[in-house]
Amino acid sequence: MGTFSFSRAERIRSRKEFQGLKSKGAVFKTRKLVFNFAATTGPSRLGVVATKKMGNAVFRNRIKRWLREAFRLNKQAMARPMDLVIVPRVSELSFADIEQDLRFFQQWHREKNEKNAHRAH
RNA sequence: GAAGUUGCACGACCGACCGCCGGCGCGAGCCGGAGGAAAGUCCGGACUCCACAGAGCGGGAGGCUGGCUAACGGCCAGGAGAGGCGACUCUACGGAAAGUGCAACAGAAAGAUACCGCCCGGCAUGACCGGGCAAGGGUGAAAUGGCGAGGCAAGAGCUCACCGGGAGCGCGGUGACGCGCUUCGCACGGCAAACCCCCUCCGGAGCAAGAUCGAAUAGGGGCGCGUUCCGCCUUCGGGCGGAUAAGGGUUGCUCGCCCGAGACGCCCGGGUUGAUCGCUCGAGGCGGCCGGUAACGGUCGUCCCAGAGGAAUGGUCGGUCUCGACAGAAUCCGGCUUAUGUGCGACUUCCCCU
RNA sequence: GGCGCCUUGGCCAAGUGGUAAGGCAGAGGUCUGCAAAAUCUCCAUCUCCGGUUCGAAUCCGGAAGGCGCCU
Repeated sequence: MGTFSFSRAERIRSRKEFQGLKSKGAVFKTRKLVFNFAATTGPSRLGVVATKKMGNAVFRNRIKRWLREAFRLNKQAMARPMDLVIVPRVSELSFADIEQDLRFFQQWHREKNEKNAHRAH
C-alpha cells in the first residue's frame, strides 16, 4: 500500500458501517465538516457523504473527490489508524477549506491521544 | 449601423508529477476513461421474464396528404388555414344533414324567435286593435351570408353585379388539394382539448427485468378451501399416471385456456442481504462514391470509443487564450422537451454614408 | 436506476367549465369598567408558463416543488 495511494481496502463501503460509525463512533465538528470516527486495527479507512440538499450531482461528486483527495494526501499524519466518515455541513466549501479542517482534526486527535497515553502511565 | 428571422459548429487547451476505474501483460508498463443535453422520464423500439398473449366488451393513444424509419406522438416534402411590412413562423388540421348534450349573466329570441321599431288597414284617435316586415336600434363572446344598386306601402336574395358558400361536371396532381365551367338565391349557426361516431395502433411488467452458484436461518404460526373418481404397480406403508372439485393464474370484466386432490392460496414470522453473468460491437462512429428535392437508403474503406457497484476524471506546479455557461453514464438505441455559454454563415426590414 | 401519486388563504379542506363553500388560526370593529363568549367585517397570482373556449381552480400540453413503492 503506497504512501499516497487510496485503494479499495481504505474505503468504507457498506451501509451498516456508515450507520455504526454515526451511532457509536466519536464525533468532531468544525464549522464546515463533521467527522465521525472510531479506532481500528487495520489501515485507516474513509467514507464520504454528500446529501442531495448540497447541490446537483456534479457538485456532490466534486465535494466527494475533494474529501477523498484530502484524506489521501494527509492520511500519514494520523495519530493511529481509524475508520472515518466525513460529512460536509455547508455547500460553501473549497478544497483548501477541507484540507485545513482535516489537518485541524488530526492535530486535535493527536493531542487527545497523547493526553490519554499520559493518563495511562 | 440597428432590429429581427433562420441554419450550423464547438463545449477551453498543452505538458510534468502524485492518485482513481477498466482492459491487456509473469512483470516493468502500455492503452482507454462522461454529455449535447449524460437531465425530465414525455413517446417509440431492442432485450428479458410472466405455465403464450385467443375472442368479445371496456380502456388508452394517435388523427390534412405523400414519403422515411426497426418503430414513433419523430423527421422530410407538400396542401389548407392563421400571424407578420418582410425574411419566416405556427397549427390536437377527420366527422356538427347519426344521435345526446352545453351556451352563466344580459337579451324579445341562443335554433326556430319579434322588445323598441318601420309600414298598411280599422275607428272608439289610443300606453288601442288586426295584419305585414326583419332593413335600423338595443343585448351578448356569438343573432340566420357581406357590400352596393334596383325594387317595395315598408321591407326582405324579392331581383341584379361582385365577393363568400353548397352541389354537379371537366382538367391537373399518387394524394391532400388547386383551376375552370355550369348551376342553386343560400335551406338545419358555434362548441367534439363535451359525450360520442369513423379510421389506425396497443397483452402485462420492467436490467432493482432475469439467469447461475454459494452462504445463512427456519423446516415455523394463523386463516381459507377441498379431502372425489378411474387405471397400473406394490415389500400393503404407499408410489406413478389420468380425470375433475374447491381454489388459483391469465395484473379491469366475461368467455376461453392453463395449474390443480395440495412442494394449494392469503397473511404473519425468520435468514441472506454475497459472487458471477446480463454488461456493452451497436438499427455503431468517421470518410468517399451512387440513388433521392429531402428525411433517408445502398455500397466501399476505415476505427473500437466508459462499463462502476458508497459507485471511477481530482490535487499540485508551469504555460496559452476570448478567463470558461448548463451540467455527471448506471441495460442499450431512435426521438421529443427543458436548462445553457460562445463563434460562424445565409436572409429580411429600416436608417446613414459613398 | 425504474414505477406511481399529489400541489386551493398561515393550517385542515369543499368545489370537476359560469360569483372560489366551510372550519380553525390571525387582524379590526360592536358589546364590556376590563376580558372571555357572542356577533359583524377583512385576509386567494387556486404551484408556475402556454393552449382550447365567449369564459379555465376545473379540459389539454410543458415546467417546478413535494411524497410514496420496488433491491
